Amino acid sequence: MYLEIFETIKRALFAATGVQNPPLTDGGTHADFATAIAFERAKELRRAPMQIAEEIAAALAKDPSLKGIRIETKGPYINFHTGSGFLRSSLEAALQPGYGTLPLKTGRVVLEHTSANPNGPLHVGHIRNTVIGDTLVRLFRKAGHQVEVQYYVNDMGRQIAIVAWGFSHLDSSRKEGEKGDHHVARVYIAANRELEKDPGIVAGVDLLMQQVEKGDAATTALFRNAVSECLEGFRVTLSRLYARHDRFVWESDFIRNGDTERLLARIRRMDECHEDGKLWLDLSKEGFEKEYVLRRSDGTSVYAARDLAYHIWKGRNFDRMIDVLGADHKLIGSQLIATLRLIGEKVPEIVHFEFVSLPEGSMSTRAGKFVSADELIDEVTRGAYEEVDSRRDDLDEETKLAIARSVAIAAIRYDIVKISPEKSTVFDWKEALDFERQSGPYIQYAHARACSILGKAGPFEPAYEFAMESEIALAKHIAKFPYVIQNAVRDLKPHLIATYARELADLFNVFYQFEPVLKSTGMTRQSRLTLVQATKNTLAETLGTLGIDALVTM
RNA sequence: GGGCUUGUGGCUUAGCCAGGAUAGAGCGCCGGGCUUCUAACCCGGAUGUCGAGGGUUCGAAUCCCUCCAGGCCCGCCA
Repeated sequence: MYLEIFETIKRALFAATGVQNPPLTDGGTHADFATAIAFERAKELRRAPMQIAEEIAAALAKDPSLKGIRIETKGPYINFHTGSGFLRSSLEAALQPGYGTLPLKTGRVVLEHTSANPNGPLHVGHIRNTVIGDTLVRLFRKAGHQVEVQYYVNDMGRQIAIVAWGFSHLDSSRKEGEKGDHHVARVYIAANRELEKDPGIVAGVDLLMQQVEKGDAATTALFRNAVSECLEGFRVTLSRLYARHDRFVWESDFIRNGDTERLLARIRRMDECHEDGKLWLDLSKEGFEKEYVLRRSDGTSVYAARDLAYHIWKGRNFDRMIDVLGADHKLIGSQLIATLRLIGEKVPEIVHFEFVSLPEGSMSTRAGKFVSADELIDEVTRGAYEEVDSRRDDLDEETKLAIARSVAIAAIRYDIVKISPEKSTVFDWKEALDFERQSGPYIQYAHARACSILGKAGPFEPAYEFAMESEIALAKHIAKFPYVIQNAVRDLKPHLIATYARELADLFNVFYQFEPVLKSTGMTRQSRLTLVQATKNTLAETLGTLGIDALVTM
């Protein structure tokens, strides 16, 4: 209903003023919707905005499509107030399962996220990528898009060659109970120490890279085994975070299937292409001063070439490509896009996020300086368990542990997604272990409270009579949910849904505090139960898009 | 040195792209609220030169310019 009314008012404003895409905002405390369009018209008409607002309002009042909407002017502003019918139909929609799901879209979307190098476990920086990416996936699906989620496995870079070297030259046995990704990190860190001591080892690493590019069977198997072991660990961590990939795409496949070679052949025909041992593109006309190298003088391809081949493949199989990448990929991301444009291929939409660092400085897998996602999940789960244990002695161990696990993931995912991606952050244990307001558990708690009321209420007939301020504010916010989904997907901004969820929980808690539900009677009781049911449903749908369990009790 | 990006109360942060009605929150601080639907909660209070300075505009946290500070990038690494 919110979406429909919003569009209806916009159309009416266009009809009344001739302004394309007229400004229309949420009315905040003043109204349901508001516009400052009179200011804009004042310039052109050279008359007082207040007077113009009056005239526009008068024209709108005659518009039959705005029937039931009260229009008032407040100085130069025009305010719109929706009637009780609006809240009723919004809540009716909110009672339905799957509330907020938008109509099915045509076209297929491929979304790539995480894609960390398989040389050690995912750490607190990588999972910013995971959480942003996975939340986007959920939002896109909620908005009616068909999405395939991909993980691009970097299985032939220098870092993997170093891992492979370590596996074949150092003591690399796996410890009892050690996760594959942690094992690989241990070998990688040890190999790097050797490299520092003896730079001569670089030649051995280079040789491995050349052999793998040529398709040497033994070297390929060596790489593949190490990468597989690491991925096995990634899958466990990703699934603990409720992030699922539909497909793991191996970078080396684009060498093996000839795509990279075919791409380089196309590149060679371009005016911007230069070959002087190495093969590179001159993108200076596109604003890039550095040489964009695609093949080394020893004949091996570089990451950029394989990434181009990967994107060409994605572009031919999907209608939209979305990549979630760290801020360190900004330059190469725009070089990739510029090159794809030059050769007439589809380009990706890239969502960049800034870095997560530790209080003592930036993270480094090579130096072993990182907080792993596994460690974070374990620690936060422990904290959550203490919290559950201290307040629920009526529950058995298994249930308490299950709640703690859900609460921990909620805390972690929400902490990450609530921050705008363009902000660099410093990881903080104290914040990670905070389960109070503006946290995932806070939103889960509101949901559990709603469930508790509904469980005690028994069956009831829906009703829609709201008189109290907290009831109306809550109902209006519920009505906005589809609008928020639409905007979050349009702007590729998952944190919008995080903010929405928190506001919804805030409003519900205020309502909960002031308006008794079970103790009220008659129509008031029915209406409040309806509101609780709609809130519960909307919270559950919202939590679903955030990848957080909607707990029934906690 | 060049490019990208961030700078909002003690701390964390929303709002900025699409300029408008008193700049929203949380933590921390001070003061209240559990024989009442789960207090992982709620209410009240103090705290802001929206990094600094110019400009555009009837109007700037929001747009433009300069400067300062932090982050990231500038490899025949990925």
